[in-house]
Amino acid sequence: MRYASKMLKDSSCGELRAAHAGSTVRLAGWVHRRRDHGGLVFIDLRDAGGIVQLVFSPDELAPAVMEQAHRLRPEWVVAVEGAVRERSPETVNPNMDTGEVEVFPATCDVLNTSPTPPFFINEPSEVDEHLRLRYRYLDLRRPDVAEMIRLRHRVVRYIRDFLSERDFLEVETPTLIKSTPEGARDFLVPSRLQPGHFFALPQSPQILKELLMVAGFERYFQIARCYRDEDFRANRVAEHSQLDLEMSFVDEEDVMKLVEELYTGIAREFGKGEILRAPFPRLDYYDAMERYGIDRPDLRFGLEFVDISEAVRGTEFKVFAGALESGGQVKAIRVPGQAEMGRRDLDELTEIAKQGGAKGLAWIGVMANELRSPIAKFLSDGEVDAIKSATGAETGDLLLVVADAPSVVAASLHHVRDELGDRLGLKDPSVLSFAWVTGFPLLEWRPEENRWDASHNPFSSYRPEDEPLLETDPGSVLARQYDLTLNGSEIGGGSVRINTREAQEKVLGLMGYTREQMDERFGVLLEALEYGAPPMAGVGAGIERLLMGLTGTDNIRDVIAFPKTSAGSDPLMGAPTPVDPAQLAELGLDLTPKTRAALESAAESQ
RNA sequence: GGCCCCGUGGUGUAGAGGCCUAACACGCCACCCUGUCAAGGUGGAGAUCGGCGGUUCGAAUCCGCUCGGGGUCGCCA
Repeated sequence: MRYASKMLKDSSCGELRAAHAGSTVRLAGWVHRRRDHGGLVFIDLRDAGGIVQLVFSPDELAPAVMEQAHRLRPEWVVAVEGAVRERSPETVNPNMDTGEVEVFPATCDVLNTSPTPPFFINEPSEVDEHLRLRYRYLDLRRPDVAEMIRLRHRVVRYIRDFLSERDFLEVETPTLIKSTPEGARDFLVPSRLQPGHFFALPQSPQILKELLMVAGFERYFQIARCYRDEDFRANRVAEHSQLDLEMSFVDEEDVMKLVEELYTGIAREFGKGEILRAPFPRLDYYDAMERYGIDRPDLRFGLEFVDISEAVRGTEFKVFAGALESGGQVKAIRVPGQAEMGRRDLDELTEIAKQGGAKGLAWIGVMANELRSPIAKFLSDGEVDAIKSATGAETGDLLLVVADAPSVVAASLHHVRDELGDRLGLKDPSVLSFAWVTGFPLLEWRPEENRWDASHNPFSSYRPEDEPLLETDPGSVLARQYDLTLNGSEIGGGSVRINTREAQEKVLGLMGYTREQMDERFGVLLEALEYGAPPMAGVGAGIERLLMGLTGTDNIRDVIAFPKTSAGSDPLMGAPTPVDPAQLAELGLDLTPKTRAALESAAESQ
């Protein structure tokens, strides 16, 4: 680390090594830990660069300085000047990067003090997440927490360098844009200059980046903040950053090749794990749904689904027969060696299956001479043999079976498979399993709204050979869409875009938009497509989810410096808050009586 | 909006109707201590158990509501 000459420090704590022995350094940082022996005082001094041990010795120091040393407490800010000395062999600490040396301060200035922090900064410990967020500035002092934020910087810098070297132009797009009531709920920002009118925060810069392609930049990227006013999950927050990227005169292969090269590079440079397969495997959407019940399967382990509908067709067992009669299916997961799984575990797996909509989870333990299963008595020998041969089940294996409509079977068995991956320790944290998923349908039917909707985004193009199907069978049209997944998480997605007004209007028309609605919501894009819009394709890829994969955390807040809670509040700054009525008046806004009453009763109960 | 889980000194936990005048570890404070690095030793302070209401002779413990947090379904083009 380099420091300006006037600074209180000329070295970083973490950089000192045996080679520095004999030199005099000025250090400044936080008291990480103290070990006061009454005579000798050891202080671990921490700064952004690491930790080094200071030794205050009464043999060498004036009593006033020793007194100062005894007073030091954790998280006090101090500046010292002293000699770096090599430690004697028996006192070397191999657990510290700087363990070969120690610094003997001649002076010690207390720059600031600190109360006892609300949680341990100097040792890793589980702390209530709300408390951590409330004191995030202290939480971020913890070296392991800080490391996530440092890694984030390095990854983003890698992305910027990689793309800049390949002639991509970084362009910032507005954060106050037009609201389009499509997809996720918008965050709205009222306009003071035009009361009653609202901006929206962008869910992604999708339309703007297409306009940049029409503008002729050919290669654009941005680390773009995206906002969606929806409920959160372990890997979903209100505002997230995405690598937004768009290219002209390319097709899906060009974009996938570029992204794959970028992500391979990032994984090799920063990932804790090995890339499972490179080049990244490609899965067909329908195939993935058949085998894993999800369009982003975790490929670190097998446990694929087997369709045993034919094996049990005509069965007496009412649950299976009923599902098949109503057009459903019966699918199984074969779990090797788990035939004797405990009843409690099986019950818990059943509950998990129910979360996916299944009414239950049938289980069959294949024992040497019999079946261990509550449904064994309903199955004929022939059916059992057929199930065994379809699944390849051998003695000692467990079969978990769901019978229902295909969408329910997929969702339920996916949950079961995912849980098995956790419980059986099949999700190797040292493996990064990237995969592309392609072959998505362009449209999906929304029965409750009686219309087609874009399965990804309304600007995705479709396979040219499917064009006639738009008229006859829109549901079977395949999109030129590609998703990137990592260890069971969708970390990016993109498509070849529609680049003619005619095609865009046709697709929007299928989605139920009238000409007026199209013009009102997408008029600018439609117009721009008329003016020589080039062929274009791109991706949006979540930065947080990538970092989660690289670090192995399952909490998205770990990779965000100042995250919000899952309820969308900010315990640090205390946002959101009510605002002064005068502010609302200026914006032409008023609260509903119901909202106002709720605010008042909340204020009273304070 | 539905469902599940959590909320006890500064932190992390124990506690399952009376044994709780709330325990343990770490931290904190004081004293002792010259080579530790999770320093050690001795002593001490510190929580009415998220909040409100109820059941009960009696509630940290049971019930209801509520607040906050975590997860999940819906939602997230």
